[in-house]
Amino acid sequence: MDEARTSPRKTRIQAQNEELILKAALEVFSAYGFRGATVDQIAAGCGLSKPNLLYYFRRKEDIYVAVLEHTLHGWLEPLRQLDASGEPLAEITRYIAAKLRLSRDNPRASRLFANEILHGASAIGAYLKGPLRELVDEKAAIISRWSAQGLLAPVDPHHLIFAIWATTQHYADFDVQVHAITGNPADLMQTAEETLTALFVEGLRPRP
Amino acid sequence: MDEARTSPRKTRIQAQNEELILKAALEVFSAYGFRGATVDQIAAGCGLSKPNLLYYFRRKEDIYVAVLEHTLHGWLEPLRQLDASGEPLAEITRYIAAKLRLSRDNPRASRLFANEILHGASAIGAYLKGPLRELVDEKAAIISRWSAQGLLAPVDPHHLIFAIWATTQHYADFDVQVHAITGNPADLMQTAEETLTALFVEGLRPRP
DNA sequence: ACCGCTCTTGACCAGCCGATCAAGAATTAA
DNA sequence: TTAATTCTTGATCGGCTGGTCAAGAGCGGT
Repeated sequence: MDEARTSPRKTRIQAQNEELILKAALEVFSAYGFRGATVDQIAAGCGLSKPNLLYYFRRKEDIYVAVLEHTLHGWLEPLRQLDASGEPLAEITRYIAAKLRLSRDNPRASRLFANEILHGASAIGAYLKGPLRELVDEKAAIISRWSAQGLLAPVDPHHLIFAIWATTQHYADFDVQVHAITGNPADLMQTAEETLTALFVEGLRPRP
Repeated sequence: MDEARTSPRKTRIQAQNEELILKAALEVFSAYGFRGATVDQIAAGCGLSKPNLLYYFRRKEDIYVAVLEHTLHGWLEPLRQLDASGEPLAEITRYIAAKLRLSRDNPRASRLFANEILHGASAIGAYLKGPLRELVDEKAAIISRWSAQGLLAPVDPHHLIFAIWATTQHYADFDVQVHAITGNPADLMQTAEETLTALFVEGLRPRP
């Protein structure tokens, strides 16, 4: 058996408990932030004793970093799928829809990142300046090309990406405020998608 | 002397120290959040001893609520100035510019609110569902009227307001990420304003 | 059955933090 | 000056929290 293949090989119990921990940690960290969260809360959230939890992750910060990394990759998938060979307005529409779906289905992940960045991104600062920046620059170049080819109105691609991030994640991060103001309409996210899609599509449609 | 006139009459020292405290508290709370901030930090930030600080605000939470209320009113001023009798696209352009200016000049206030709402808005939940909702509904009605009169493309006014909030406050709340991705261009906020203004104006321009 | 390794836990500790208190210093009004 | 009030602080307390430790329970291979 080539157990040594899969990095430090893991027991069934190990894999299972680490998954439990990361799930509970996401819940707690996203609700209270790093400093506000307690190891006891996470332990209680996954039915482990505190020392047992610290057997798998020796420091609180290790749990935090692990859950950040564990969630980060999937969060950027929609941007990664922005296709240079697709129809620009359709690609952007699809991107907005995908980000809105993420905000709706996984608001905790959004809030976790928001909190981390809000407080200086000390745990993922390097990631922002490295891999994230590269990905964004790559996609920004695609958008610039679209604009240059007249398939899209002229627009600063970075700020466009920021605008899409901000508007879509707003529904996860500021969930409480959105509901306080709108009440609880069943079609909230549906209307959000229609409004944002129309706004960006009309705002970006190339003009003669 | 009618000292009793001005609510609980305040000494010069009182007014002066409370101002110092609120200023330091905004700095600390916006950087670390409520739970992450410590009374010692705030005390050190304004050169008072901890017991002395707690002489003016008996509980940590009292400081927090005070600084929130102290900042909240000014934060909504730009929305309050949205004028029903103005030219719609010009009013919205002005609103975006005003919000961007706030984000640039007072990012700490933005981060303070973002953090508060992100974590459930337990201290200002009532304000969101009351005065804020009323103000937003009032301005949303204006926008709806503009749309109905054909002065603006048809748009859901609440989601439009959310979009403006999200895109403008993004530059304060996610400052670290924005700079990690763009570097530190001197004209960052200038380009942001141009991009957002163009996006919203073209996206909202009425179509025949 | 045996043995080595992984897993689990109760008890405990040191440090931090919010809050209190008693007592003294400064300010104000007469 | 005097006396009342306001302001300031060193010392201290109780509770919480991250993290440790030693000892035992469970598991897997032989």
